[in-house]
Amino acid sequence: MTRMSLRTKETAPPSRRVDLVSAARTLFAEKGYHETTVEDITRAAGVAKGTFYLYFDEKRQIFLAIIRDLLDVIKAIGAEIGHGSPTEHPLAFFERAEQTALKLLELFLDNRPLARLAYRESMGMDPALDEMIRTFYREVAEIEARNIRVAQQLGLLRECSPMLTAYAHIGMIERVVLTLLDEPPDFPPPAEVVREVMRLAYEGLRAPGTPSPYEHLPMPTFRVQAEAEPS
Amino acid sequence: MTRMSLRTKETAPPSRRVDLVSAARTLFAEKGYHETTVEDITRAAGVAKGTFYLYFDEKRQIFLAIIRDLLDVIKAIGAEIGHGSPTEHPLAFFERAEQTALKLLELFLDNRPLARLAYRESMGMDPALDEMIRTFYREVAEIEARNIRVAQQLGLLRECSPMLTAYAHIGMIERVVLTLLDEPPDFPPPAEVVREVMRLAYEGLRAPGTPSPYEHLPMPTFRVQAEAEPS
Amino acid sequence: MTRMSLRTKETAPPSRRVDLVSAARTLFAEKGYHETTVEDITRAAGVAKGTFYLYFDEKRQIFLAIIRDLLDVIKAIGAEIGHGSPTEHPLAFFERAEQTALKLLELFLDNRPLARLAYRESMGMDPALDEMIRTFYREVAEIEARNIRVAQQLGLLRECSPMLTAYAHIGMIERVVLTLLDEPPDFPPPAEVVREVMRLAYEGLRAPGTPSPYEHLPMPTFRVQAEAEPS
Amino acid sequence: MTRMSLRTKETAPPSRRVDLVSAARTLFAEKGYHETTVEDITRAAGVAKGTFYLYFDEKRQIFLAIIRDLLDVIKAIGAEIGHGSPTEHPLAFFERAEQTALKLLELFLDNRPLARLAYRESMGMDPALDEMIRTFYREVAEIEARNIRVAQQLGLLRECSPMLTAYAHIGMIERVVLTLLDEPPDFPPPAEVVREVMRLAYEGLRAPGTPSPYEHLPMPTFRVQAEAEPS
DNA sequence: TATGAATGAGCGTTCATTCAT
DNA sequence: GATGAATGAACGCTCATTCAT
Repeated sequence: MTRMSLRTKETAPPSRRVDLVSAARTLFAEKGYHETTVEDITRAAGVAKGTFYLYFDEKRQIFLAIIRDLLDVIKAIGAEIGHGSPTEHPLAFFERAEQTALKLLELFLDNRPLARLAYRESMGMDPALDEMIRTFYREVAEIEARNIRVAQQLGLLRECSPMLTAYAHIGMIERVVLTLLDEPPDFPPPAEVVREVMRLAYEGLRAPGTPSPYEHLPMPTFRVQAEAEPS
Repeated sequence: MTRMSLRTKETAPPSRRVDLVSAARTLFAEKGYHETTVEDITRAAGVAKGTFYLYFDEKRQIFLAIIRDLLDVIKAIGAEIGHGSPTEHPLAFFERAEQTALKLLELFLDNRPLARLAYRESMGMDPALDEMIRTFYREVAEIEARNIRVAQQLGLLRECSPMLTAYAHIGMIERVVLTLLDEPPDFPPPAEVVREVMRLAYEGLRAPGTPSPYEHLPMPTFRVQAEAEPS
Repeated sequence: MTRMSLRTKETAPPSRRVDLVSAARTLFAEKGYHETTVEDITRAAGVAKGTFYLYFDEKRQIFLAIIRDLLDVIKAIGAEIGHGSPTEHPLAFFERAEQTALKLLELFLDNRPLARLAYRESMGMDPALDEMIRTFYREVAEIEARNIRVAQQLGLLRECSPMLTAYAHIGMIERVVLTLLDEPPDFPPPAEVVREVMRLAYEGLRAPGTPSPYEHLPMPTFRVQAEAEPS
Repeated sequence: MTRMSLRTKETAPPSRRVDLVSAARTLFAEKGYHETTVEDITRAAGVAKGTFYLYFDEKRQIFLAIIRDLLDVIKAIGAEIGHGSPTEHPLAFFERAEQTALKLLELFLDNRPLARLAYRESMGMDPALDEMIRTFYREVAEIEARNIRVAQQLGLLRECSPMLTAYAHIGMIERVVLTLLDEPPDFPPPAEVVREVMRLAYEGLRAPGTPSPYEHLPMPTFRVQAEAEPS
């Protein structure tokens, strides 16, 4: 119970609900939300059609539950990045970030259809879900922004807009992962991809010894969003 | 008359088909693909239901046309990045990249609902469309990869996997744009956002004078994808 | 309860499916297949539109069911012709054939609209149905061909091609019945019509004592179709 | 013009109308009436959609024209049977009937799809067409009934109900032809089939020297239908 | 005559949801 | 709780027919 208490509200294992969610996850991933009927789900779960409505008010709701579960898992992995102690070696931060990214990538690669599903259909279906997704991105971005601020304080990173940078970092990973997902990936093995992306994120592309084209340009220390707490 | 009919063919013909596409674009953007009925579209376009099927075989087809148009515009803008002459000042490259990114961002901001639509529903609807999107990303990535190679040859950029990097760059912009799209953007004005992202992409985050955490790690000069032309 | 539910299964179940078939039979007979909508049927059956698709996959299917039922009844009646014992008086055969034909005629006259329906629309609607009809004719013809062979062995009938003759006999009855069906029948009462047709079939028209115009012509004792059992 | 004046009313060769009818005949025969659209027809005829309605008021009408043409041809062939001179040798009658039947069979075999079409869809489509078909049968039956009466007066045939017998004869041929039409016909060649059927019709099946089962039964000299002219 | 774009009534079918048992 | 028969609104699509040019 401890381990899988990510459910929703029920604490006892309501076998039926779990069966339905599993069945739905598979079917949605295979055929998409609109192509999957409630009957498909109940049939796959081995229950009667009406049973579905004992556990969910609407078809949407089960989709929402599935996406919520997925986001929870991702968030949990993402959170690990911040688990460092303040006394650790500075470079340990990069190490941990890399480990996390790798774990995430593997999660997606292991659940391609589900990952695709989340991308394909989770937006625009339901205002509540939309908000959930936006919140998710914000939360992940906040985690990353916090990391960045810590690294800045350690003198590891230059000044920048942490939230903007965080979103950009998320996007980098996101697109690379998505590409890996459905393209016969001629890409290098995950571990190397991750390292390359990390390097890109934190190191940039500029050749060492080359003058920065940005150095002399005005880069205002803007304040972004709700991160306006007295830093 | 010949000339007239020629002009007619060019100015007047928009007529029905164009009306339908416009109406559909608006409706899809507002309510989404599944929530918009063919009748909604024809009503908004001021034509009879059957007229729709004079111009499109299926409902899907009009959606596809809309997305294709959008992608074409984006691709056109993206292509400008490569229009530089070989003799230009090295920094002109960064300048142009920035201009392009800014134009793109503005396109999206000016067409928020449409941009959202493309993101929300264009994947998973139709194999042909899926392929179109994938192709789109690949093409954009190839343009960027080419840019990167050029800059590498100019000694402006360090070595890396151009395609992987290109996808990462796309993702950065994508996610930032998407965030700008539907969040009450506390972000700085577009021009500054763009500059920040560009700097991030090409410059990285590492503080100057700080040792690179990647310097000493194995970064194999991998060959990615079909870009294996004899460099 | 067991016995009750058993009876229920036998008496009550007609319910929806039977209602639909009855309603459809009436409507198809009245207005034809294409002029009858699924909604017409469900309305007449007193159920909701969707209920139709609980019992039939397509509109066609209910038509097929109706025709199949009719053919079954006809086949059952037709089969009775062969129920004679080998020891019966030779003329009993003709007697029985006549009884059967009469029964058939009455079946059709009692169900004129349905009979017309079967004739009007059952061919060309569906390959499966087409095949069903062809098979039906073949089966009936085979029954009659068997009868003929038996009568030949008894010395009652001359030599001929049993299958060809069987089809001809079917046609005679068919056309006469069809004529009776929708013509203000100035024909004699069924019983006499049947006798006349039977006489025609087995006796021909030639005046007694008249030379046969065929006697001297080459009438090859052909073998028709698969009836090639060792005669 | 003389030869093909079977058209309808137009005397000049309205190329378009003929084109449409030809195209429709082919298409109806191939795909059936309901499966053929007006556009199919106009496309095949090489004219615009609207042109159809210059020559026909409705889709039905062209179908009707096609069937009418076919029935005319059949009737023309059928009429030949009566063309004998009163002084001819009695057996010449049978000879001619046989020739006619053969011609008819060949007409059908040469136009299988059209023949099938007429059978499949011509009934129940339109009251006018229904009546046309009924009239057709009646007319053909009347021709045959007249033949029978002549032969009776010549002493060639026994007494019977000419109209009833005529319908029965039509049915014999009809069913045999229809069977030949779509069954991989293991039947003998047309000429032999025709002879066998003719013999069946006029000679019956009873073995010579066998007592007639009908002889002693009451066979009232009934009066059928409109043939009640003072014989 | 001839065209073909436009029409719009109409139909078969689907499926989320309900509810009596 | 569990069932599954029943519902009915809704939708995509077809096609005979019209009519301005």
